[in-house]
Amino acid sequence: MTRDIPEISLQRLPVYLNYLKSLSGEDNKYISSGAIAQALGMGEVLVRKDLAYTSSAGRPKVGYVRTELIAALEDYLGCNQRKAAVLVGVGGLGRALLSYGGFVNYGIDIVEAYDSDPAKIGMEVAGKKVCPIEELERGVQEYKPHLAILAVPASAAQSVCDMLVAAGIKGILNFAPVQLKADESVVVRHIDVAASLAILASLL
Amino acid sequence: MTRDIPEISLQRLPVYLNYLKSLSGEDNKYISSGAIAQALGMGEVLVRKDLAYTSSAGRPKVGYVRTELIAALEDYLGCNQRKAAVLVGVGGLGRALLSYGGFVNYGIDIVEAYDSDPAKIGMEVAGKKVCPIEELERGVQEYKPHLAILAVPASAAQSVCDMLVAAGIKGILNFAPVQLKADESVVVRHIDVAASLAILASLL
DNA sequence: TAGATTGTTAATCGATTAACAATC
DNA sequence: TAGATTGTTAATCGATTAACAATC
Repeated sequence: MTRDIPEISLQRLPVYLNYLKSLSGEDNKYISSGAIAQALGMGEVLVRKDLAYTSSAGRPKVGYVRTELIAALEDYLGCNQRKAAVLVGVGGLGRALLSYGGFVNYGIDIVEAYDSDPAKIGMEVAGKKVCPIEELERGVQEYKPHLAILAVPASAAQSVCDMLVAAGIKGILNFAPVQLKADESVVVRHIDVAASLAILASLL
Repeated sequence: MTRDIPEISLQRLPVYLNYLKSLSGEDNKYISSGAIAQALGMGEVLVRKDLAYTSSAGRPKVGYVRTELIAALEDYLGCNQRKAAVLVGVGGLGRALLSYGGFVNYGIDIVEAYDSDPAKIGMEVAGKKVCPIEELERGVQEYKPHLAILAVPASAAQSVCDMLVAAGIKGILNFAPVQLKADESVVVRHIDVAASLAILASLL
């Protein structure tokens, strides 16, 4: 599926997708790379190059068929393939992510959650069970998730990461402000909300 | 404060900061760029170049004084200057962010929150008042925040963004899956959690 | 056909890495 | 001093942009 698209192009695909989906179908059967570029404040050649990776062909003079382009982007991003994910750390952020509806658009399904706090075990959040962290292995065997969301405190992040990798998880989205070490066969991405806001502030 | 550091370097500074803070003070009075690079899986020249922006000088043969480097990074990132921020959208994510303790490390203080849901008005989350969105102007005048966190549904994001800009906010961290349009004097950054996880999945 | 827009090849730009002199 | 490490200058690499031929 993923060929040799640069990661930086890959990151823009959801932006195009969101934009295209936000357009009303009536007036926008066709859309040109120039129009997309202008709306999103970027260069039109870059838009065309990015879109070319999805192998959705545009037509000279008219542009791209909006619905086809959406379908191609969704296809390329794997939105139609269901992907199981687990979540570790049912604090405020963890609960918010369990309740968040946006994952379904990308075919992602959080199947189960884990926490070390006995008070949280047995809870259900948005229909997902909160299990003791010891059951992680069992959950991975049961649901075969490749993805995990890590929403534990910084102090626990590395050890939970190790458990996830040992259990066979292949991709980790880490919200703890720690750079995780993991086998290089595992893809780890980091979202540091506080740091992002601080960077934003220093750009002002 | 912010000179001509490339934004991509700026984004790495919090990573260094987190790593340096995670080291115990005992064994690590000095640390070399090579050691940092190895720990974080990056090139050592890049580390030195990045650190040079903070104007903390290292010493040949010994490296950098860890505490000095931390101080320089914190200084460069403005962690010691208190920065007020407001939050709009007190849903699951908004509440999680209001309760999140990580902002103080960067000197960021969320002073007040806003929502359009009457049921939420008057609530307090982590000691912060939830006010009607109509009071945004008043709040900005009262607290003079430059930053805002946008945690409203996609459908409301652009109109709330317009209100924030009208009120005088200069930087917006947007969690809604929408590309916001704003005057170019306003810095807008986007965190799309679902898209991030989908990208991670397609890298596997 | 003429004109607009795509897709691609070449040029530019910026970031990373390599080489190396300075220095503690 | 010798050796390790910094900081900087030059080379490389990759991404964006510009130019343009293809085409509907």
